[in-house]
Order: sequence, then C-alpha cells, then structure tokens
Amino acid sequence: MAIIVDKVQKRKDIALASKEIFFQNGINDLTIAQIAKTAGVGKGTIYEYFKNKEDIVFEIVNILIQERNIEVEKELAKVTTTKEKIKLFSRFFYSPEDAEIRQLYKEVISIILANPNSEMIAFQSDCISGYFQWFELLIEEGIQNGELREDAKEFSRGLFALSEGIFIKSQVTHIYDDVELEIHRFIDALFNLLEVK
Amino acid sequence: MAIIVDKVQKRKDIALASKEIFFQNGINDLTIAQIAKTAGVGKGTIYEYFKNKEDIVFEIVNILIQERNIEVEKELAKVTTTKEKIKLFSRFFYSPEDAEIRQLYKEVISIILANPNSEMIAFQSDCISGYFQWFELLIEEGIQNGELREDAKEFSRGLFALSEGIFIKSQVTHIYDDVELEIHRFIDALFNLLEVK
DNA sequence: TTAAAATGACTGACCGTCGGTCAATTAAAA
DNA sequence: TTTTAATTGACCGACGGTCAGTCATTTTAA
Repeated sequence: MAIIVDKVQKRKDIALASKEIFFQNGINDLTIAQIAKTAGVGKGTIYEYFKNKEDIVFEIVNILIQERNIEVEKELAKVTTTKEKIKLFSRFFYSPEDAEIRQLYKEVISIILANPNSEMIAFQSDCISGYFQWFELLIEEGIQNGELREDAKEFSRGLFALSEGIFIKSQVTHIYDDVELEIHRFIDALFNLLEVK
Repeated sequence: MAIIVDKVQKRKDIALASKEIFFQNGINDLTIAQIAKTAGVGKGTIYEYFKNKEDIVFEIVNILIQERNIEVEKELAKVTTTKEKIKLFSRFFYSPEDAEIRQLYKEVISIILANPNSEMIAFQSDCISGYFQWFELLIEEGIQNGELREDAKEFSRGLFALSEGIFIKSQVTHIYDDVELEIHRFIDALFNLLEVK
C-alpha cells in the first residue's frame, strides 16, 4: 500500500474550488484546466475523483442542496398555514439568498435536457423526490386539519411543477419577469378556492 | 455584380438538411462539418447564412413551429369548451405527432438556459407570446360565456406555465412519467372548481 | 464585340479551445 | 528494496469558428 487519501473529502475539495470559479466567472470559464489549477492538482487527478465535467457540477449541487435543506427545515418551523408552507417551498425559484444554487440548478437542467442519461436522471430524481413527498404531505395535512377541501390533493403534483414552469419561462422569455409575484398570484387564487371558509 | 442567390431560401435549405441529421442521430452528431456535408456546401458557407450553430437550431424550430401553428388552428375549430381548448394547447408536451418538435424544443431550452443572451430570449419570447395571448383570451372568453367563474382569469398565467413545468420535470426526473395524465389531472381538478354549475 | 474589372458566393485548410487519456513519476508503506 | 496508490501534464481528437484565396458571373469601358 501507499498513500491513502480521503477520497470523499478530496472530491469535496475539488468541487468547492470549482464552485468558486463557477460563481465568479460562470460556466463558460469552468474548464477542467481551470478547476485543476484552482484546486492545486493536475488535470488527470480530477478524473480520479470525477467521472466527467458534469459529475463535478452535480457534486456542487449536492453540497449546496444539503446546506439549503438545513435552512429550509428552520424556516418551516416558523410558518403555520399550508399556504405559507407551500409558498416557502417556492422561494427557491426567486429568493436572493438562493441565487447561487438557482444558477447552478439552471445549469443542471440544461445539461440533462441536452444530454439525458439514466445516471443524471436518477441523481435529479433523488434530489427532487424528497421535496415532492414533503409537498404531498403538506397538502394531506392541510386536508386532515380541516384547513383545505378534500379535493385539494388533486393539485399537489401539479402545484409542485408550477413553480418550475414559471421559473423556466422566466429564464427563457421576458414574459414572466417577476417570478415571486407570478407564483404567489396563482397560489393565492388557488387557495382561495381550496381553503375551507 | 455576380450570382445572386435567394438567401432566405438557402438558409431554409441548410436548416432542412440539419433537421434530417438532428432527427436521425440527435444533437451530438449535428456538427457543422456534418451539416455542411449533408447540405452539400462548404463549412464556411454555413456561416454566410447562420451566425453560429445555435442559430441553425432556431431556424429549424421556426420552420416547424410555423407548420405546427397551421395544424393547431385546424384542431381548435373542432373543440368547443374552454377546458378542451386549454387541453388542446397542452398537447404539445405529450402528443406523439409533436415528438420531433418537442425534441428540438428541449434543445432550445437547454441552449438558452446554458447561455442566455438577449437575442435568443427575444426569439423565444416571440414564439411563446403568441400562444400566451391566445391562452389568456380563451379564459377571458370562457368567463364572458358564463362558462367560468369570474376569478378564473387569475389562473391563466400560471396555467400557461404549468404544462411546461410538468414537461421539464418529466424530462429531468422519472417522477412525472405520464405527462398527459398529470396535466389533465390538474386541469380537470381546477376546472371542476372554476366551471359554473 | 470583347476582355478587364468588380463582386458576391463559396471553400476547406487552419486555428484555438477543451474534455478526456495515459505513460511516466513520486513517495509512502511493507 | 519492492510494491502500489496517487499524481501529473504532455498529448490527443473533436469541434466550432475564421479567413485568405478561388471561382463564376455580371458590369463596364475600350
């Protein structure tokens, strides 16, 4: 045997170095050569820890998502109504605090759309399905509470996708510019119909 | 002066040649060299007619969108209720007939997300805003008819984005696999609340 | 009538960039 | 000393994009 390094930690170190480049100069300057230079390792070393360039992007997302989930848990304790909880979830798509992770999320969506493969989709499914179950649970609870009508559960799957749709449209056109407003407008109108008066 | 060619027509010819490659081998084999070969022109000539590779993709979309709009107009004449009209619109995201243009649409979204610039966004906004106005008009008409409740108009902007959200999620995860079912479920539930009984 | 000049269309060799590979090297552990 | 995990950067091939030069046709003027 020879030197044994902490592969998991080194993977994170390289990802963190990449994160810096990404948030400073965008994806276009995120070249393997640049990452290697910033991380202080050789180009070949990168491929000891990552399958390819996309793999690096996914690792960064992983790190940021985990950090963010902790924050979300805290925020969740502060709100009471189902509507507020749902709105809390949608913050991802417009809040200034999430600007960086959102930027990265855009890249991930772009990568998967351009080059779908089961590994990436599995990765993304894992990230999303947690939120998704939480989302369905919230609606369910709202119904149990007597806060929402029985048929509210029909909307959970669609409502989950709505924010994403508005976000993507806001990125791709200039028709939806105020994402927060757009999402809230829809949620308010829907809960107006669904809330038991 | 010398030979004068129909620049617009030649642009279309090259785009059409590209379309063939794209639908046969996907975006990865859509190289400039391959396009030039298929179109029977030199590589440099491509750049007489297109700014860059993305510009070619946009031209193809343009051609296909125009063809599709004609078909949509026909279909629109066949349905009567607002709900059916809205559903007709959403077909883009799942119908087998639109599989090719949908494939291309994915690429366009991917390109813009990865590399946003005002020109691309303007192009996309033009494509979308037509549908969007039509969408708002449909809801408006439904209200005028007494078919829908007054507050239905609050939903038009969000409803427009919903299908897109479900579609993107279906591409990026395996959580939403039956796009048609997902969209219809939401629309049915919503119209159940909005339709005047 | 004709040939020189002008012009737009067209070309493909070439360039720079980048993701990814691999033979060689290093250095710690046995 | 031997073994082997870890590391490296020169190198490769592919690709998008450029540009100096060629070609075919029209214009112009002798």
